[in-house]
Amino acid sequence: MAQKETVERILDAAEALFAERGFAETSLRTITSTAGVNLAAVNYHFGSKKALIQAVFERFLEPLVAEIDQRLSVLEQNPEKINVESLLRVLSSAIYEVHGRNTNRATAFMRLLGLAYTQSQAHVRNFIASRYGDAFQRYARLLKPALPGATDQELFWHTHFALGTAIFTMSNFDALRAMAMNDTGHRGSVDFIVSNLTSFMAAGLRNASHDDA
Amino acid sequence: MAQKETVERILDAAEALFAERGFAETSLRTITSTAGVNLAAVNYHFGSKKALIQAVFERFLEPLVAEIDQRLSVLEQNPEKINVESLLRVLSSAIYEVHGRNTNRATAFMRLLGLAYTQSQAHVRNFIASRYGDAFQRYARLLKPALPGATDQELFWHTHFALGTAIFTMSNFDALRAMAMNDTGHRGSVDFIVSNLTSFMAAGLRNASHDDA
DNA sequence: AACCACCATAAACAATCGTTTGAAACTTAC
DNA sequence: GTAAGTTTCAAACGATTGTTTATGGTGGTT
Repeated sequence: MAQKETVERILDAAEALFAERGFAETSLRTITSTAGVNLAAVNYHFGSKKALIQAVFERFLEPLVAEIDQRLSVLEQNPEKINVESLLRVLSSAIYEVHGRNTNRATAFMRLLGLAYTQSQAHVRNFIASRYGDAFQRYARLLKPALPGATDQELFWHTHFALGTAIFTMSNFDALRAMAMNDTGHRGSVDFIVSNLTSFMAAGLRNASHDDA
Repeated sequence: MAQKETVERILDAAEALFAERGFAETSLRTITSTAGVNLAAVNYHFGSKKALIQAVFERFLEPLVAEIDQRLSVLEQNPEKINVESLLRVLSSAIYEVHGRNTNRATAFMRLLGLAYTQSQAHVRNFIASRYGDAFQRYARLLKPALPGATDQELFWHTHFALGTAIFTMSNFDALRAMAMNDTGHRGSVDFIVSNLTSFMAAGLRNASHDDA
C-alpha cells in the first residue's frame, strides 16, 4: 500500500522539517503527521529522536562523501591541476551531482550542516566527526600544497573560514536571496551566487596569509 | 540582599545559556535556577520568553551599535582613510571596546547572532532588522566606494559572505579552537585568529569581483 | 490451517514546557 | 505604624514533549 517505505517517508519529512526549524523545534508528531505515518513508527524504526537525526545526516553525507572521494581520486591523477579553485570545484560540483538541480535539497543539507555546528547537539557533531573525519583530512592534505606559503595553523583556520562562509551562505540561502531582492532588486541566480561564493573563498584562502596587518 | 538586580541576573544567565544551547533548548527553569531567582520572575519582568530573548539582544546590540556609529563618524572625517581594512577594523575594535578582554562575552554575542540567523525564530530576526537596520545600511554606504569595481549585487553578496565568515567563526569559536589544538597542536591566540579572519575577509571582499572563473 | 516474524495502530505514560495564580514578603511614603 | 505599591514565592495550570505498551493486522513458511 505504502508507495514509499515508511522509513524513507519519515526521513524525507524529518530532513525538510529539521532544516526548516531546527531539531528541538521539530516534534516527532509533526514529522510523523507530515510523513503520513504513525507516531510510534519513529521509535520503532530508529529507536529514538537522536538516532533519527543521525540517520538523516547519514543518508545525506554517505553519497556526498563518496562522490567527493571519487572526484579527489580523479584529480589526484593529474597533480598539476590541483589548486585552490579545482579543489573548491570538487565540493560544489559534488553537491551539484548528488542533488542535481534540486536546490531545495542542497540548501536543506547546508542548513543541517550549519545546525550541526550551531545547535549544541553534541551527539550530532561527534557522529559526523567520527564518521567522516577521514574524508576531511584527505581534503586538507590535498589543499596544503595548493597554499604553499601557509603554516599548519593558517591552513586550519583559513579552511574553516571558507567552510563557514559556505555553510552560512547556503544555510540561509532563501533568506539571503529575499534580502538581496529587497536591497538590489535582483534575487541573483544560483550560478551567479555560487560562482561569487567560490571566488570569495578562493581569494580569501589564497591571499589571507600574505596580507599581514 | 540581591547584589545585582533580578532583571540583570536573568539577562546574564539567559545570555550565557542561550549562546550555549540555543533558544528552544534552554528552559526558563534552568535560566531562573542558574540566575538564582524564582521561576515566575521572567514572566513578571519580561512578560514572556520571546520578550526575554529580545531583551537579551537589545542589551547586547545597543552599546555595540552606538560604538560602531561613533567610530564610523570619526572615520568619515578622514575620508582618505576609508578602505576595506579600516572598515573591518571598525567592527572588530568596536566589539573589543565594548566587551573588553572578555572573550566569553564576545563569543556569546556572536553565537547569539548566528542563532538569530540559523534558528527560525522569525521574531528575533524581525526585531533586529527593525531596530538596527539603519546602522547596517550606513555601513554598506561606506563600504561601497571602498570596493570600486563591484556592482550592487556583488557588494550585497560579498558583504554577506564576509558576515557569514565572521559569524560562523566566532559563534563556534571555542569548538574551533579545540579542533585546532587537536589538529595543529596550537589553540591559536585570539589576536592571531582575529587578524587572520580580518585578512581573509578583506581578501575575499577585494578580490572576489576580479577573479572570474 | 497454524505458526511466525514483522509492522502499523491507538492509547496511555511520565516528564517537561511556558505561563498563571494568590498569597507572602518587602520597600517606600506619609 | 499603617497603608499602598512592588517584588518574590510556592504551587498549580493546561499543553506538548519523547517514549512505551498492548492490540491487531499482514504476508510468508511449514
